[in-house]
Amino acid sequence: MNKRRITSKELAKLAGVSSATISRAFSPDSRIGSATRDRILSVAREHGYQPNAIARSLNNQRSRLVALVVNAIGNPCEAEEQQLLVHRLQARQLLPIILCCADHDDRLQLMRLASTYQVDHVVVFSDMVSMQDAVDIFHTTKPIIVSFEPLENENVSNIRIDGSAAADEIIEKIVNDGKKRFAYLSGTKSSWIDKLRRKWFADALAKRGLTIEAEAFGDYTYDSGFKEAVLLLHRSKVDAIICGNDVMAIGARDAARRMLGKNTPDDIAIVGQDGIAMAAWDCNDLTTLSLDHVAFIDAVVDLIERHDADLPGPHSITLTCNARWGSTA
Amino acid sequence: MNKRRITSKELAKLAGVSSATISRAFSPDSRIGSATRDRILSVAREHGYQPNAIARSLNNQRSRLVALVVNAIGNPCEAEEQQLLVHRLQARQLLPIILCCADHDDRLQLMRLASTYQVDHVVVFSDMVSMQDAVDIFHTTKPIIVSFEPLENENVSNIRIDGSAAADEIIEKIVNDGKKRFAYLSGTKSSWIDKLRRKWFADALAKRGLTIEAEAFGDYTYDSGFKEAVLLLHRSKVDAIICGNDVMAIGARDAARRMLGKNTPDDIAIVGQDGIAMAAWDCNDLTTLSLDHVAFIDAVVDLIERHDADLPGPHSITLTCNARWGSTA
DNA sequence: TTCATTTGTGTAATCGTGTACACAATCATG
DNA sequence: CATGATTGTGTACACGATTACACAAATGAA
Repeated sequence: MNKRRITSKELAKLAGVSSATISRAFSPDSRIGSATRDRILSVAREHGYQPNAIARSLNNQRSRLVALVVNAIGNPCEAEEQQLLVHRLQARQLLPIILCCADHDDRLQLMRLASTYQVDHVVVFSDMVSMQDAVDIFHTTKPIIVSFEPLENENVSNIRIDGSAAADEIIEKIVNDGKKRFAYLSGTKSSWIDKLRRKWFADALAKRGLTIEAEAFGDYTYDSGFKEAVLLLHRSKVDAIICGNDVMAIGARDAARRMLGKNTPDDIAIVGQDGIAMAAWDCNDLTTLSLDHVAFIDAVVDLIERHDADLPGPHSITLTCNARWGSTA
Repeated sequence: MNKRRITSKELAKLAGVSSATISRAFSPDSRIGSATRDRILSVAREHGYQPNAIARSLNNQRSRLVALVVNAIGNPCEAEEQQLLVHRLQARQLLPIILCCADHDDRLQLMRLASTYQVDHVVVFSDMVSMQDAVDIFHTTKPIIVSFEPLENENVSNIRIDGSAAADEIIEKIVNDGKKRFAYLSGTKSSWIDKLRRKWFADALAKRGLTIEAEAFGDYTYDSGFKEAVLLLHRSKVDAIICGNDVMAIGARDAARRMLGKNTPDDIAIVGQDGIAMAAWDCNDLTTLSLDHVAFIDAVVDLIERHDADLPGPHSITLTCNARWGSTA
């Protein structure tokens, strides 16, 4: 118990070979007698030997670590993607290091710390870090950076999201239902992705001679959705609220119902964004502009694999969103 | 762009010193002239130099990596703890590696992979890995293992949870409300923690001459809560369901309301466990046996810090749960 | 002035692998 | 049998940092 880990040199002595041969026993494609390999593997199992990944990484210049830059872990709007990606990485023997930057005072310092671990790849989910910062910090370690935010740079692969058609569909339906006065409840004040999403809906409204009449800013949480919706509905007579994500939409729906006695979809239409599993629960049944999470993560993994194999190829993939219909709009 | 990272030896040449001095400039408590240090740090900044953490770990025998063994990332019943812990670790310059074992075919192999990275600590949230397996795999790297599951071992610290008093309180209230026939909806068939939780409620019922009349097994998800509740309510006339976690409780509540027209708390009482934020949302308002997440993570961090500083001390901490009242029971 | 102590720096070994190179043994081919 | 290719193994160095040790210079005390 608690004994130090055995090294390849020690195991070499035990097996009567050199440490180089130990290393070869653990490398699938190396010149080694199969009898020797079997013997070494057996002795290794007996003594609980496993090659030290830290030493290997130093030698290899390849750590098999992947930095995942996320806003928060618990936040459902990212959680499903995170889960899928981690699963896929693990299947490829890649280990994810989570950088949770929403609550960290100095996100840049956190990213610098991770970059000293020579991560092979970086995936930026968060819209709270500027892509230029990410590139500046990680470019010396030459990882690929997969991000939402478009940035022309040889080290960055982009995944672009297009929800304009789905937004148009949703607005079409709501307007047909007789709603005329729209509010937009943003998730953040500064995020570019929030602005992009807002534009999809603003364009769809403009096409029909309508505008966003009222606006509010939350922080992607239920509580902020609830609170901002109350304020919004008190200061303006809107009959539809487009929310920055599903969780805020649920908050807004509860606020409308509880604080103002307005029910969806008759009194007010409420739309979410993301298409998280919870949105489809019977108690929520949200109409939402949804992204196919599997397709999204497929794209991320595709970019990572291409980079791993040093293949050239398109560094940008565009995904389109779909409308997912519930009873709130 | 994309250039290789500069090494300490190269920086040494640029600054006209030896690589040992470079190292000293980055170690807070080492003998080095302040003028030299300032010059080195300035040249380092200029060339984007940062010490290579992989090489440092190899030399130090200390990786500053922490393995977090979890069931799933998105699952709300753990997500809040995960988020808190990651936050606290990052503040201590420790980087978390997530091992997501719910969907991994071979959890043990995944843990073995992580153990080759010489993690300093291991925190096991998941009840899907046996503690003995974790000890066997990680003991060679001598990390501390923090886990729910009690296991007497010098390498394992335990956090024990006691919800018996809170369960008693909850049962008391439900029985006073006139309910008599209880069902228990488990999260898993095999998890020891599920059995422990079940026992709290079974004991509270026994004290009042009651038993668990019906039983079902889900998988901690909303859908399983919904489905199993439907089956349960069709095959037996229970008027209270205790669920293995909050998410399943929400599913069960929706099932009762939608499929059988039964409302809480009049027709049926429904109780969750965990006390996740979502349970308190207006649309859920769940009665739940809740754990103080902050206290829990405080305890984990306490154990980790004690181990980091090589301090002896109690290796076991017990936390008690509270009843959190909503309108479902 | 003289000697002991402190301060700042360089040299070289170390951490645990992977791998280029060398070399002996084996095998195939004519 | 001679020769060239292949196979299996050991030696030695590299990966990029940290650090024990040595030593010169600076400092202090008498």
